Amino acid sequence: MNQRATRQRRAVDAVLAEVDDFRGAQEIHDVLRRRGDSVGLSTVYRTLQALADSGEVDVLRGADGETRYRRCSQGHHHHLVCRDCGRTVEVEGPAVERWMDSVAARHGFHDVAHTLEVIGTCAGCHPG
Amino acid sequence: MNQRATRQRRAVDAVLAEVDDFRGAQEIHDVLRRRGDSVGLSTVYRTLQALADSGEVDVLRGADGETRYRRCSQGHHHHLVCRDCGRTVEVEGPAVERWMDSVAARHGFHDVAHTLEVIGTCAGCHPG
DNA sequence: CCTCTCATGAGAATGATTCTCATTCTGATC
DNA sequence: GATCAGAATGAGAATCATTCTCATGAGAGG
Ligand SMILES: [Zn+2]
Ligand SMILES: [Zn+2]
Ligand SMILES: [Zn+2]
Ligand SMILES: [Zn+2]
Repeated sequence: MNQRATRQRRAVDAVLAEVDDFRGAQEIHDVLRRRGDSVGLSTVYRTLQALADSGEVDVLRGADGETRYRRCSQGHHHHLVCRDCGRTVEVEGPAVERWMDSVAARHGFHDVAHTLEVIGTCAGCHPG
Repeated sequence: MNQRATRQRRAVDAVLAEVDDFRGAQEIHDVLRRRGDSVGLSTVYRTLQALADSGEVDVLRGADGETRYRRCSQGHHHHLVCRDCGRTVEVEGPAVERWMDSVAARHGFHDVAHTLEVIGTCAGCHPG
């Protein structure tokens, strides 16, 4: 999807490759600046969007309204996210996918898409 | 949950009672003004939030980032929404609920919540 | 009526994201 | 290596939903 390889895109890509949970644009922008590999905020946003459009990263919008991105494995899946530390687990549920499709079809809906996210407190963040 | 019954709260409530799909705060504010039963935008937001907190209305955040509200039936359910006309169907899926809980438990997550929405084009909006 | 609060609303403030546009850079070509 | 068209960048302004501020208004009980 991207046409030109620039330092900026490589830099954003690098940050995504290093972490294992969802990160926001501003957060990535900060990391880069702190690292001395500064990239304009607009560019961070643009790059992230391009990556999302091309399916290279997954997008998640948190309760705080901030959009976060994560380089995931290929293939359709959903996420189990810790509300405290952000730890993310990819999960698949073929039966659930089938259910969503069938319930949509049953009601005459076409071109169906869906969002499904599970949020909780992970074992590491759960006292006791 | 609300403490005082005011004209404004009644007005917002009335709009929600009249429609059958998700509506945004600004939209409700406009309807009220047009109707001559004007309510301050801040108050619309506040009322909607209170209704959401008390569980009287369901909340849905669209792809455009706007939060929409709908007076739904009691009990836990999810929604099948038309991306064109907004027509909304409530759906239940006990098996899906169980799956989400079990996958969370399997990964050691506690206090789990989830979001699940299905979006598509309804029969009425689908040509052919 | 009185008063004690909670509620209201106009407008300012917030905060994430997008847009503008002059400048810089990439990649292909010569 | 030198050129060039078009893509990419980024500083700052603009957007837009939502929240906040705080002076004023209005429930509810006495
Ligand atoms: Zn993913
Ligand atoms: Zn955790
Ligand atoms: Zn799915
Ligand atoms: Zn429709």
